[in-house]
Amino acid sequence: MEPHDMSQVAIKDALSGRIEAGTTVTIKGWVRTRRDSKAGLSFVNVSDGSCFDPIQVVAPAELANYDSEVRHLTSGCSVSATGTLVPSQGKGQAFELQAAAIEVLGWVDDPETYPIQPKPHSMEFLREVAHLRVRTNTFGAVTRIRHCIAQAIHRFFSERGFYWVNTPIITTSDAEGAGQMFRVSTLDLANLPRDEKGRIDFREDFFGREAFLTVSGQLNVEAYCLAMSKVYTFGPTFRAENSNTTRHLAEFWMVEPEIAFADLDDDANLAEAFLKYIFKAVLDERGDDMAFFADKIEKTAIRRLESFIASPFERIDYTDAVDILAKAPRKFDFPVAWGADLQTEHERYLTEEHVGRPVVVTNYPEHIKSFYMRLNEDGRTVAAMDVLAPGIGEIIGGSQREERLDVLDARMKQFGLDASHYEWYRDLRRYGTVPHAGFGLGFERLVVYICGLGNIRDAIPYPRAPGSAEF
RNA sequence: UCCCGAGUAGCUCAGCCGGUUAGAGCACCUGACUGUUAAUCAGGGGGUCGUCAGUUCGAGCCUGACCUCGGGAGCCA
Repeated sequence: MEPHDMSQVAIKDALSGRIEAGTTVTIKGWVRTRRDSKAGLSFVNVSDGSCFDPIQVVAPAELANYDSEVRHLTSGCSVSATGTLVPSQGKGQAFELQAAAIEVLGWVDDPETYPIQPKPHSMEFLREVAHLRVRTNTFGAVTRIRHCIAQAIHRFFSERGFYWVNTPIITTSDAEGAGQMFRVSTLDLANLPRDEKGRIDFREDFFGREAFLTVSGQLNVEAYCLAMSKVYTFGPTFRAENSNTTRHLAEFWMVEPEIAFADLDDDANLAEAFLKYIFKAVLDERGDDMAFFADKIEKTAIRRLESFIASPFERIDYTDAVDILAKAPRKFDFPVAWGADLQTEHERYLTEEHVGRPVVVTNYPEHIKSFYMRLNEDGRTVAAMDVLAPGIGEIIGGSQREERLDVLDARMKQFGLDASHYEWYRDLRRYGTVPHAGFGLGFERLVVYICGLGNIRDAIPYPRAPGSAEF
């Protein structure tokens, strides 16, 4: 609130009933629609992002600029409206602003080509105008819910004694094994320095060695876990995979809790409590936005969150899951066999058809999972888990970490990793090692699921994907 | 990266068997109308049919290449 304008209020507050009727207030925002009434007055719906609903500003013909300006307002114009907050005489809203003055702050050049019209737009079109799409109902709601989820994540962990650890965005670990990485370099691409063998000489580069954008904060956060006991990362993550799907981004946000003195069971329990806490927070705090998604985007949006919260997660051992799939009364495009990773169609069958609620699949074959996952007593599986949810598939992947140095070394050798690149990681097993576990959750996938969106590119303000980094 | 599909007005789409001047709804502009809320009603303006090449007397429509977008798969979060 500006000091010179103490009467300015957020539209959220003006509509909530917290401000006494008859109070003179000023609202500032952007015009959604204008309707001219036969009574010689206009209704201007104004939005400022503070809540789902716009406020209805009633503009009487007596306003000095009624004919010259008010009657020419179009979607997207910015305005400041001052008047009396009154109970609405019309249906559709409890309060409205009886305007005494409307100042136009910014006009829309060429209203006909202004991309955001008061009509349904396709999500595909809106992706082309990412800087303006947040002015729509849908993306305003996504933005508020994304914020709500982020706040709930921090609150969940903080309430349980977790510390938020900011792991580095730039990494020099060249073999994290989580996929293609984006190179970070200040070398002149047109004039690369060469070493004695003719290879690019990264000793000349900014960090004196090869550097990349992080693909996961896990290894770094493990170190903090083994001192702070309960920690989590929540930050940007980068994958240079050439994957063009509704579930992948080149730049996304990831949440990675890590807990010490914990096994896979504790990890799964944490994942379950975590997801339920987030969903409950969204239902409690963003009922207006969720009602919109249930109405316009995904009919079951609210119901399935309520159902998710009320359902205990099913736990299925990977080996049992393979049996279930082998006996499934339907055919799969990909064969089911012990030792093979579960395909998307398998995961969806398990969670959507076989169980009908969230499923945690545990103890996968060791050769299809990462080197840091703890080898089970059977010697052929690791303490890994995937949380599968109806309608989205895999939403969380996690594991108990290998805390035994000799086993870890053997695993790294098996995976063809150079132990010299992991000395600091090995130190964690040499100095006071303890059982610990954690998981990773793609933040945007959570947003997609909660809002009922069909494409992850609509869950982040400015999506980055192969061949796509505009704005 | 692979497999499908689609590009026509600002947006969403129609466009017959290849045939005269490419249409509709919304949006926009003008006007009418005693409180509207997807306001309504009347009128109006608005097009390099993704790009390039080809077939043909004639291409929005057929052929090829390319570009872009979408869906699915793989990879994964």
